Amino acid sequence: MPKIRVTLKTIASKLGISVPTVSRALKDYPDISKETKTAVLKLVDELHYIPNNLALNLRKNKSNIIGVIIPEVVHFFFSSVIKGIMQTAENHGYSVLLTQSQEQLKLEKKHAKLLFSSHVDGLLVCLSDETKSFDHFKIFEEFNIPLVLFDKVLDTDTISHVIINDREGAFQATEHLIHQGCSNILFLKGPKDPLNTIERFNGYKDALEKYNIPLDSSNIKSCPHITRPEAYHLVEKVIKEGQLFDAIFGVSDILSIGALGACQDNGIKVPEKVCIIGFSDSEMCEITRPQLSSVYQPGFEIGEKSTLKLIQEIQHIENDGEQKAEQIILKSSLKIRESSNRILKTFC
Amino acid sequence: MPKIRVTLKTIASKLGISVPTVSRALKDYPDISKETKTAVLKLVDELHYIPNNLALNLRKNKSNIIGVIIPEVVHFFFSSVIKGIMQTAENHGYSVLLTQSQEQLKLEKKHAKLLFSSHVDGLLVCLSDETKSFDHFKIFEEFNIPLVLFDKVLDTDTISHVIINDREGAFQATEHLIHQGCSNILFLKGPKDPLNTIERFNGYKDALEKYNIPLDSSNIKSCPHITRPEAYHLVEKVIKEGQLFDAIFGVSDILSIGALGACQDNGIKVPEKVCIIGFSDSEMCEITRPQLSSVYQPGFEIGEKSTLKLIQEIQHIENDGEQKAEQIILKSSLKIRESSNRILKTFC
DNA sequence: TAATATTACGTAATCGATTACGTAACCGAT
DNA sequence: ATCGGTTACGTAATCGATTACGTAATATTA
Repeated sequence: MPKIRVTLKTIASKLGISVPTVSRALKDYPDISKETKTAVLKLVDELHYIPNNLALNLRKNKSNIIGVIIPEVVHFFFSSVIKGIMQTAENHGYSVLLTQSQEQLKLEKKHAKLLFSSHVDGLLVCLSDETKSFDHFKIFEEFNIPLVLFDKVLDTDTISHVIINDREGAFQATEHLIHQGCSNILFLKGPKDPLNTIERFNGYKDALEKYNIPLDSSNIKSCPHITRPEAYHLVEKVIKEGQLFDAIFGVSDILSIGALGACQDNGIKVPEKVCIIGFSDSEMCEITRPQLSSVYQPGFEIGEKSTLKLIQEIQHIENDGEQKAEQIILKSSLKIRESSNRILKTFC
Repeated sequence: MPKIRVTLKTIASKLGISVPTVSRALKDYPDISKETKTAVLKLVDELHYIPNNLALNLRKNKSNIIGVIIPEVVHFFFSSVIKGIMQTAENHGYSVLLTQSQEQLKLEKKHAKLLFSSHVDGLLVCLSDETKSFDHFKIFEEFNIPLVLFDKVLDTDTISHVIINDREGAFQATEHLIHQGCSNILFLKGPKDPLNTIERFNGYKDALEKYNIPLDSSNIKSCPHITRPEAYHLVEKVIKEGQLFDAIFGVSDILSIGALGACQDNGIKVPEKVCIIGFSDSEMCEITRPQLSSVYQPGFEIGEKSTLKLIQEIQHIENDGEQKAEQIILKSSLKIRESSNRILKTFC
């Protein structure tokens, strides 16, 4: 036999007063007598009254919920982002309704609609690889529900977004490899479309250009699924075919780790013969032997900054303010470890 | 200038009919004329009417939201669980409100209350390490809101829970090490209280007993924070102090990986001199050299099964059925790789 | 003493949707 | 011509909380 939920009505009828009086007593309105207030507070405490958020949200047209659409949860980078989002949201009194697009536009659309109907106060989205337009987010704009994109975005100057400087990060990584004496650098890229893949490639090109190293298109290799075995087999094939290279830059740690394995299993010493660097600086980088150099991608910070921006926009709108889109670019930075460090003499 | 949300009222007044008529037209009630229905449907389509879930939830006293409290998001195992939860919830028309306890009882309590006031239809919880009682979940029981625990639970036969057979898994791992000829097995344990840590230790003991190997308490080492450096330094210290051992079983992959590093950096060959096995079978196991053997912990499946159980209980309650607690035990299994495999001759 | 001010509430509307119930208009049948 | 039945709606209540407004009862002042 489940208990019936305690509402203001419960308390009102127990005290023989009206519901609004109870409400006002709880909110300490000046026109409620002290006796009534203490009586209400006492009952509230005894009966463990907990306000019904659904009713509050309906009334106030505000849910204190932030909707999040992310492509994939099981991923070091994204889980860091989620943590950043949740921590920041919680600190500001917001809850997080989390959904997963699984890199599918169809699901992204579905979740956008669901989150809209759930009256989220704002939306944080990392676009799926399939997404090519913002059409399905138009309703949020129309109804003045703030939307902030992060990490994977499309070109826009009307929607705020938080990204990291992929181009700069990739540039630094490539330059670092060049400083190690490498000039024949394999570039392992991911799916072709996302802006950050493209930017990383641009950074790679920038560095080659700066040092007058011609771009060799046979050095550009594609791993569209971004899996370790994919990179492993690809690099192994390159080795077996006798293609020469002295460094590998993968757009994702997992690719570089696959590449590292292929080198090791084929007798190529890292970093002596080949320097390797990854992207993201995930946990795994410290686990490989040699440890993997990588471009640090501040996942937690992206989550944090996007959420802060979103909350700021929410509050701005509540105060009827006009809002202009802002682009926030976070810095990536190099984490140099053994896999690309020839100066720090290593082991094995 | 934000648009005003389209509600049933908008449509009703545009057509000069009443709100309930619009509602019934949309739900295809038989006592609404075809003309009215088509007119309503046409407007609904034109104005992009989207129902207000808040209002629906309030009316139906059902939110279609599942609350989740998890200790930590950035963790291979937990992110797999979350994925299992989200996928299953979505398939059954539920959304997921995710919160993080950060292993703090205080936050767990806070989130429980918040989720209750948000009228979640059910609650999935992985208890924090600090949690010693279910007191803060009593309200859910009282109001007949289903609660399902997973992974880290306390002893209970009134609350359904989904766990893996830690004892069996640890037994198999230890037995496997013994089969490799090891008899002096370091056991790296985590925080002392959680049931699964205890169970893993029991599995370890069971195996030793079966093979008549005396339990040497100096082989039991504690890594309460479960970090890689912790395990690294601990094992390094053991080596430097000259304590002998021929295998290491860590209750978490990250501990075993730390241990592996310590062995390698101190000239101890794995698996020739020391066999190592971990627990969870996270991504990282395939990345180390030698690759790390581990006890596979079905994260996705735990999420999936807990959610299914929860939804089943929710639906059961909606049909006024009585519900009895169920314990679901998932099987863990051995993933044997190079770090504990002396038969499959490895490298370097 | 009568007019006014203050105190401490209650009434009614509201948020958006649903649903039990009531009813006007029209039908055919007696 | 009146009755009963059907059709196609509208009215009112409801979910739980908030808030503008109204109003008795008492207190204060002219």
